[in-house]
Amino acid sequence: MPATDDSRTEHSPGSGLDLDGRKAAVLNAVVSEYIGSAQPVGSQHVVDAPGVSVSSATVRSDMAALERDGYLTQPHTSAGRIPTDKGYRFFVDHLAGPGTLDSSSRHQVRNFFDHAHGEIESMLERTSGLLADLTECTAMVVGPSHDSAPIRSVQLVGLGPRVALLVVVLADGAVQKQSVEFGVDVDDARLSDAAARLAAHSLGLPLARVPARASTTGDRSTDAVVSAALRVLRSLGSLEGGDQLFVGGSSNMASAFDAVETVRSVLTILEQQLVVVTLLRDILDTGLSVAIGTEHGVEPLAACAIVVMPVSVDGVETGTIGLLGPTRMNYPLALAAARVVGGRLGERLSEVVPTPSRGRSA
Amino acid sequence: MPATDDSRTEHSPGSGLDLDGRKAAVLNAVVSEYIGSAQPVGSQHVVDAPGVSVSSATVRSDMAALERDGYLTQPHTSAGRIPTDKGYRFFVDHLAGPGTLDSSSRHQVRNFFDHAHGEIESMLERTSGLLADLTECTAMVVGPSHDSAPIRSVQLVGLGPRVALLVVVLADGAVQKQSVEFGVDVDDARLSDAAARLAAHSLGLPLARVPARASTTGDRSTDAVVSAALRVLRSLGSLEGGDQLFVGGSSNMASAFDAVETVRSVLTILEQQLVVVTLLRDILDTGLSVAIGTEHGVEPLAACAIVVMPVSVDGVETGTIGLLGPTRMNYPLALAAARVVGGRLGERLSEVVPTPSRGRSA
DNA sequence: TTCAGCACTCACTAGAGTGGAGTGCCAACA
DNA sequence: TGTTGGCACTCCACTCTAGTGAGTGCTGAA
Repeated sequence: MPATDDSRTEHSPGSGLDLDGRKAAVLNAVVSEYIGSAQPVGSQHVVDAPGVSVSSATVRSDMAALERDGYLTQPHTSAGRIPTDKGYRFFVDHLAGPGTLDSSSRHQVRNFFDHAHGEIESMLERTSGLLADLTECTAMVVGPSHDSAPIRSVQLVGLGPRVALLVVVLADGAVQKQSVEFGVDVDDARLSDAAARLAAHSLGLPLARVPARASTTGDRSTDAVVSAALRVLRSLGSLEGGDQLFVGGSSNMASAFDAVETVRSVLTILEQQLVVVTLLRDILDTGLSVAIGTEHGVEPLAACAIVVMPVSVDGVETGTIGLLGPTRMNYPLALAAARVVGGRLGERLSEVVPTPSRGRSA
Repeated sequence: MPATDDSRTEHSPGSGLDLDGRKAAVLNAVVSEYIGSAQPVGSQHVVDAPGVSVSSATVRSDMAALERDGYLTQPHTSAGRIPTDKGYRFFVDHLAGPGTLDSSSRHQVRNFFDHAHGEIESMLERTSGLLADLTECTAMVVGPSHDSAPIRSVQLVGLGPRVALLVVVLADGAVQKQSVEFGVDVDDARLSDAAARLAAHSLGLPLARVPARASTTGDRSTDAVVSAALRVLRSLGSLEGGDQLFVGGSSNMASAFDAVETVRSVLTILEQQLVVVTLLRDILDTGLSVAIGTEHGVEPLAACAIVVMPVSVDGVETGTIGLLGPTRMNYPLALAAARVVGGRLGERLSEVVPTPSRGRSA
């Protein structure tokens, strides 16, 4: 429970956004109670909140002022108040304390990362489930981008007489693969030759910078294999939605709203990987860690808030965590969970995926 | 619209499940209309259905008989009838015609597979989206199982001084990877040595049969690298949920039900990969292609029906397609879509992932 | 500025009344 | 025997009507 620290906001009459101590306390009480109950909050419920030691009539006049200033709104006359997006914004910026996880959640996180193993992808997937469990939100985890990671290995593995699998390993531990078809039979020796030539042209370069054509040798059929593989290799680099997205706890959206139509529109957004990844990046780029209601500009998510947190591996921001919930989500909890899990995830990733600076000299 | 083929069911008084021609036609009309309208169907709506040329009074007595026999039920007295699970079952088994895709859907499918490219995983993912679009169901696509695929390539790619990435390519084109940590610095030459020794012990074997320990050489530090990598290699084979699941169109579940609680419980199931994969396999093992209501035994999906279709690559059943919708889903459409897409998917997979029998001799 | 008191608003609920879609039953008929 | 029109009945869905209560804004006094 965030302490109502009057001194923080009391003496700043210059800024239009600031509220005097009691109004802030009233707003705090309304937001906190509404987050818990999802019911409009009346003046009577606020009187015994910390920092508010006045009668309900005075609270009412404060609430009326808060409504005039756009922090609160009424579903209808003679109902209690509910926070507006602006009200949530003030709450998040000035009222919500840092937030902590309770001990069982902390234990759950510790336990998770102590036993984390397996491929990066599956770890990210399970991390999204963990976050969803902790926060009762829908969790989105965007994996590291591989745009700039140099190629560390290129391999051609024959699968059929005329089909091989191109397997590329990047310096950050990502593996990309794609099958390559040849018009003619190609034996293993020729595949090795071709792979070596490919490696010579691409090792150390990021995928996007792989040259379009290789130098030719005398051997025309090997050349054909190399150029076919090179085409595929370049196509891997130009892949549109390169960043992987893992979504966990989408069922939590069905608990958050009681209008099935809202649930549907949110799920529709979540199905569009590119939209979600772009959205998270946009929010991060504007420097926010929370986007409330329409702040992010995605219409169907107007009833939602999004908490974002970059995941840093050895100081480099490389992935993103997002938590999606209703605007009346538990912000302190979500921020705390994102911070803690993001931190641990970054540490864990740095153990298995060294950054280029720490990597071996190619 | 399936033709009401009286001759199919008319003269089989021996079987308790069979219905005379008109009753079948009535049931057909009720199910068809209910699938379209989601409203209880009254006798008046049935009289002008094909195969029913009797008055509403007669239809009523037929409907009463169908209710006695468990094919129909009433939400309350003086309401129309809605089908029971048994009614849907009869509809699927005896009444629903083979079903076809309309021309725009066929075009969509053709277009999709003509332009399908990229990794298998991303193709399966997009296939689930296609199926969801076509059927307005939630689509589940289970990728090929790699249990028996022999290892075709093992590689160790150094990422850091003490970290390497183990990359395994299986004969069916699957790639598995996992990072391996060593206690000491390992240079590239030693990694190559170790990879060669690993390959000698594992090439041609499925992951689950990789030996627990390798023969030792004199060089103790290479031995250490090999045994560390071998441990990781074996762990890849014993991974629990090995089959990948791709779910598309989960937002369609929110359109299918108007109780948000139903949506929530279905989404919760969909989040559990292992449950879904097992469920699909179970249904397939019982020889069904449609599981209606409680037939599959998963409580939270009692309001749902599931259409399953194996995906065969060169005659071998290797993957599964599932379509999840409300029990009043459009069965003919779902079956047709699953059949057509499953067929095309199998063909497409066989082009890029030869089966062992067609593979090159190791 | 705060507060008690008061009139007012309006969603929510319960109960009564009504219309209509639907049923089951029955007697008559082919 | 199966089919049919007629008829009484049922009961949901809807509307309308208070009545209730949580909440408001306003006002005059401390």
